[in-house]
Amino acid sequence: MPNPKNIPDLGIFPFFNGLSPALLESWKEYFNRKSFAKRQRLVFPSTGSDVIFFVLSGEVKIAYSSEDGKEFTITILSAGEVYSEHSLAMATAIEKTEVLYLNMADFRSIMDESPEVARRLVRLLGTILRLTNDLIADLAFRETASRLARVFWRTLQAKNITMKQQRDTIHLTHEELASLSGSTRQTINEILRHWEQQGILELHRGYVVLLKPEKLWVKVSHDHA
Amino acid sequence: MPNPKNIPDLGIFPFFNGLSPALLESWKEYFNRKSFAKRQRLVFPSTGSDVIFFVLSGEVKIAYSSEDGKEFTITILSAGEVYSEHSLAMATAIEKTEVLYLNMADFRSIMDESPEVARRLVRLLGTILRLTNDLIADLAFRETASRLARVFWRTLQAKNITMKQQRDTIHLTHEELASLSGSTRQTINEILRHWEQQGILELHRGYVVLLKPEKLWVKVSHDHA
DNA sequence: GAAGTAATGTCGCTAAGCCGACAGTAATTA
DNA sequence: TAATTACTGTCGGCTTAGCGACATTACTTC
Repeated sequence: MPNPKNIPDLGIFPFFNGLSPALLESWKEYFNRKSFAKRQRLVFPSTGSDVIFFVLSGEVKIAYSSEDGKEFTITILSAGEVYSEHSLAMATAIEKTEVLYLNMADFRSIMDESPEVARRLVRLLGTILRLTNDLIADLAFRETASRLARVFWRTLQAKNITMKQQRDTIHLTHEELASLSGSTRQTINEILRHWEQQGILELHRGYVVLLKPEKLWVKVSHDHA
Repeated sequence: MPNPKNIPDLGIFPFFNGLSPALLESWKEYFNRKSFAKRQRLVFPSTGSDVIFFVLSGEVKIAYSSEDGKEFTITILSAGEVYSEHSLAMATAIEKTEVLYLNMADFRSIMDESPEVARRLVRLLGTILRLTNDLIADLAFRETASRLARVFWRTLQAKNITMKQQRDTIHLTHEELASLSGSTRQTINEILRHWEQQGILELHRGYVVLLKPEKLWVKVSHDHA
């Protein structure tokens, strides 16, 4: 059987996990595959409707940017994750990345064929909404140090789902951490150095090792200096 | 035919608009009706799963509150609108309010009976997500005056959909405006008085009349003092 | 290994805006 | 009509954190 578009088994995505292999096979025709270079913005042939994409490999940054060049990163997607484009947020490949994508109109066909997919999409959107709302609360109430601690928390959460390895290492630069916590490189640096002096973490080029993460989780819920 | 729970025709909600009357009639059994007094928090008999509610009359504030008593209002729902509870956001009646509600499990049954409902829910969640994401961008990039202008903008948008009457009057107190724009009463007051001096608006007790809204919409997209 | 680039460390200035405090005024209720 | 409560107006102090500027250090590439 030919597979000109080189679409892999959809069952590899948690989103489709456990669904009928026959259905999954038949849905392949809706999908397209595309790869992006590091730092390249994810753009898809415009179809009028929104696009949904699944990350096959690599990492994708979902971020807003302001008129004056600032950037706020909402989340970073890894292999296996889904994202549905909406709003003005921008998707950019952090490293070489491959994705499968389809437009919302086609996804609707899939939903019609399988109510279970509809349910899962609703659940997925609900989850994203939850996270997004929490982010709003963070920005509204918490000061930078607390938000940074929560960035660490979220990052580890996401990692624990996929890989159990590498205990408490966060592979993000200060610049990236600033973008994720809605602050600036300098301020983040100051906070990190402060925490390093307290023995809470170790700073390295390109990554941070958390030695006493518990000390930070206090800040995640409460609010102390 | 008895209607002990006193559930009105579901067709009155835009969400269900145009769906088969027979189906709508049959879904009534899933719904419950409840009314809340002014300032009362919306709580529903716990069913384990999330709750979806439809506002019959009144107004409902969806807000986050912080440990130290601050509050951030995400949105204010009016009659006809739907909301699906998630996260830690709190729903509170601003005035005497009546709602229909059901839990997510039951809503899933409805979705299974009608793919169209599933599609609409997905669209609804997508729209909310869009708005929520834009809110994040606001909080991350814009300063208070600009966010306040956007609160006006959003409020008028929402009003134009429902009622065309009352040109540019915003019925919110400074306190409420502060909560909606993630700031404090004092700061909001200062900005409003400044705009009043420029003849952009008129301040009244309990409401604001926009005289030259165009002057504010500039701030909505750009960023000037 | 020289040049270039990316990441980090540090300082001081400045501004936005939070916060407490208090006063005045309008609406509501007793 | 007195009392209470809700809303608005205003001020000064204080803190957080943004921003420019510059130095240093590590990786990368040719």
